[in-house]
Amino acid sequence: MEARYEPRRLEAKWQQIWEETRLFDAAEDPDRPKYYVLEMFPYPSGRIHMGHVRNYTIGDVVARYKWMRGNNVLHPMGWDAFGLPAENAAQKAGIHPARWTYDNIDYMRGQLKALGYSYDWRRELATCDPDYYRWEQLVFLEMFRQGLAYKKMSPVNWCPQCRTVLANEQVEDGACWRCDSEVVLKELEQWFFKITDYAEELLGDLDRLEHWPERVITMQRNWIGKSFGAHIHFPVQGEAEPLTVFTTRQDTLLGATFMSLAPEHPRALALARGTPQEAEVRRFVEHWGAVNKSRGALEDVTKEGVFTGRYCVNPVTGWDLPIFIANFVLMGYGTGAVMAVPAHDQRDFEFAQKYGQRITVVIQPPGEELGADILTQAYEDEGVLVNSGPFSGQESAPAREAIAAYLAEKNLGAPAVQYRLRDWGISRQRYWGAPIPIIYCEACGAVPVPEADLPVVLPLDVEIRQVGASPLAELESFWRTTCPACGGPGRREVDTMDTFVESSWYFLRFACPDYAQGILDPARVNYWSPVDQYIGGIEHAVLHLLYARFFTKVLRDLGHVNLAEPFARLLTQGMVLKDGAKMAKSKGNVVDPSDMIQTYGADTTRLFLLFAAPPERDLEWSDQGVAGAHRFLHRVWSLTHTILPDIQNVPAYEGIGTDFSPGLWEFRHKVHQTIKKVTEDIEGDFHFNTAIAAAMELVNAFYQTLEALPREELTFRVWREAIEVLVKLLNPMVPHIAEELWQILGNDTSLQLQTWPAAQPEALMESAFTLVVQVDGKLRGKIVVPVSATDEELKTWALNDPSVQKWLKGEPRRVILAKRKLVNIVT
RNA sequence: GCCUGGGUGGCGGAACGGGUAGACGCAAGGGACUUAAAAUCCCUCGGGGGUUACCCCCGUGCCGGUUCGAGUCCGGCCCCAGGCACCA
Repeated sequence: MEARYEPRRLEAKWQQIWEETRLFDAAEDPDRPKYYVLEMFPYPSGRIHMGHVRNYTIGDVVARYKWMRGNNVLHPMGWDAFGLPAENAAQKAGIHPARWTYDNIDYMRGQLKALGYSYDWRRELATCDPDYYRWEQLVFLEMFRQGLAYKKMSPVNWCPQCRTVLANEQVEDGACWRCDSEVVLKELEQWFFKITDYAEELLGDLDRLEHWPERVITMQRNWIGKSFGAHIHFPVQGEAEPLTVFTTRQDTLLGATFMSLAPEHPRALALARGTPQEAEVRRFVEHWGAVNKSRGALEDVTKEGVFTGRYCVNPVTGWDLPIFIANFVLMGYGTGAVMAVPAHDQRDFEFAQKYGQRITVVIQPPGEELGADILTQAYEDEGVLVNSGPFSGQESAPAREAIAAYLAEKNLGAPAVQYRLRDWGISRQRYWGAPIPIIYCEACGAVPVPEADLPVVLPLDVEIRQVGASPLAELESFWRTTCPACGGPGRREVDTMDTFVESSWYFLRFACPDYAQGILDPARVNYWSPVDQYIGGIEHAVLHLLYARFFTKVLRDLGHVNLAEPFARLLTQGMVLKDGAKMAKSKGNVVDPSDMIQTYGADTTRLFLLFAAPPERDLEWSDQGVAGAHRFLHRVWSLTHTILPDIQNVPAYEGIGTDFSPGLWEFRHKVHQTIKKVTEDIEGDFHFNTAIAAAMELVNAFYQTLEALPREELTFRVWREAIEVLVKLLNPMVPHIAEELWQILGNDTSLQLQTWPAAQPEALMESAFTLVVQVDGKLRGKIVVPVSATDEELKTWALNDPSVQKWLKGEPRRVILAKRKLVNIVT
């Protein structure tokens, strides 16, 4: 009597066994190669969504596979637990952020356990736990000591109505997302991490990340934005101090006809002082200086400017260049001043036309003759220099070198490198985050909290009421303290750290989450790191993955880890879509993983997510596809029970099958081909979809074989071998049913402890193959031939095949044999 | 505008360095079993055509090229998704 496949009962059973036997606890072991697989940890938002399930299932397959391959696997899970939604929930529902967060963690942990993931739960950590962020505070202090953490004035998004700073994500079309009032830029003192110190290494090491997706590398490269060019000093008439610009096109220097400054340029107002333009300049600067330039709203804004009444001098041509303030010049890039070359920069061209400025062509495209009078737009490509004195006739690239050298020699400038990357502002005027461990003192300034006083614990006895603002500033018991340096009155920093700080190093802490003597336990972190395989969404391509790389290098330089790059391999999995759109509550297309587990079980849910698309591609959810996955598991279940009486008391076949009937040999051949295929698909680029397809083919072949093969002991022994192979191959993907079937087959140790099957070379060998015959590249016939045939025999048989002969027109001109697989006859 | 991906049946997707296009699954149609349904099993399943146990023509976004042979390589376009974007 066949037992029913009851996923819920059987999954609960195995989850309990794995937990009770501590099967997935990881420990350092010098005798086995370590393998650290990690999925990006979740924010405890309330419930696991299908995107999480996809992410963690991919990681779990990798972990369980590597395990069976003999690796010492580390596979941890934790919670990125600080963040704004907790505060919002607190205001809305009156629950304390800590309570809300920990309740969510408890619930979501249960959901993850119901999916049967192979985590070492002893290592679970939550970043809002003082035992975690105390070490983060220590990292901050060490960075502060090295000058890598510093404070400076910086513009932030400020809502005057709510009287709080807003994150970029909370500004919608320049207005506060809550009260819809206009957001202004406000200068505030903010803490920064000096990521720009690492710009060069972060850029250079991208070349070493061979197993990262190309697009992530490209995105990071663009984000860092390294440009080669020159600084050029333009003397200002009547002033000692020149204006310095950065340009990548110093080859166009002799075509510079005016100068543009950013509205926020420190000398903008000073230059206009005393000129007739002063009032107009002041109005312009006030207007445009207040507009937030960091966001997209400026795209459609027309180019505007105002003349300052002052001139500077083109250091090579000696021309007087009027100095403008222009709304399109960015203070945050380069020097905030640009030389305007209207003939060769579209922005400058438009500006020059509007304000009647001179246009001089200094670059000629090949085979064309440009003139200032006929230009309808700027020519921005490279070419040959003209009207450029001694540099005329040179190509752009060598001219850039020559002009930079000339400038350096005359002390008029120097070659320069410019990065787009800016320092990382980490101050958040928020409550639910890690406190920044600094005390302000009238006498001593910003003083680090002594290491012995860590952690600076985030107080829980606060009332969350004011919209969005941190309550820490109002909590005197928190901020009132004494200066650690002089003992005088002190005031704690009330800002908290950006939550991206926590996720910048959690993967290292997983190696030693219980370590109480410091940030990282050197022995353990150096054993486990780097993460061999990191898996997560593409949305973190720049921010998290760049910060994590930065932090790893900082921690290396601080002596905590012996590592330059944290993630050896990166897999960015695609989104889970339903009806063509990302699952979202607002769209009403959410499928709840817990419902799927209830209806079909964790194994079916996992199997569908692995089978429906390759991991890096978006996946379209299909209820019918899930049913199909379930049907396959049923087939495997029934197959095992069908053959069970026959194979119960026979050992698995172990020979090389030379004395087999053709049918039996063919079946065993399929078994070993499947081993090869599944192994290669997983090893290659995690092509689980085709690995599962191969397993399905094996099951189909198995069913066909049940009737076809003679019912004798040899058959049963091969069946036994085949079913054991099948169950092992399926284990990483659908571990519960695999374990259950393994037990039903009479084994009493966990399937997870078995070694991965190896394809037997003898069983992979072919005695015959299908020769494809083409005539003039068109398929005309197929012949089954023995592998022992010679090349000449293959050609002869192809030519003599009846279905081929009718296409031949006399003597063929050529006969091509390709890879002993295909013959093409050219007539 | 720039940078990544990607365009293959009704659908999700296969096809290792150029060599049988459509594996595997879903949906659909037909059949078996059943009093009936569900479940299960079997067959068909890119389009068109024919002399229909077989065979032919067309077919991987579009146009051209290389090659005995192109989904795959080269050149030129078109469309979709994502990222960056007044970066001098």
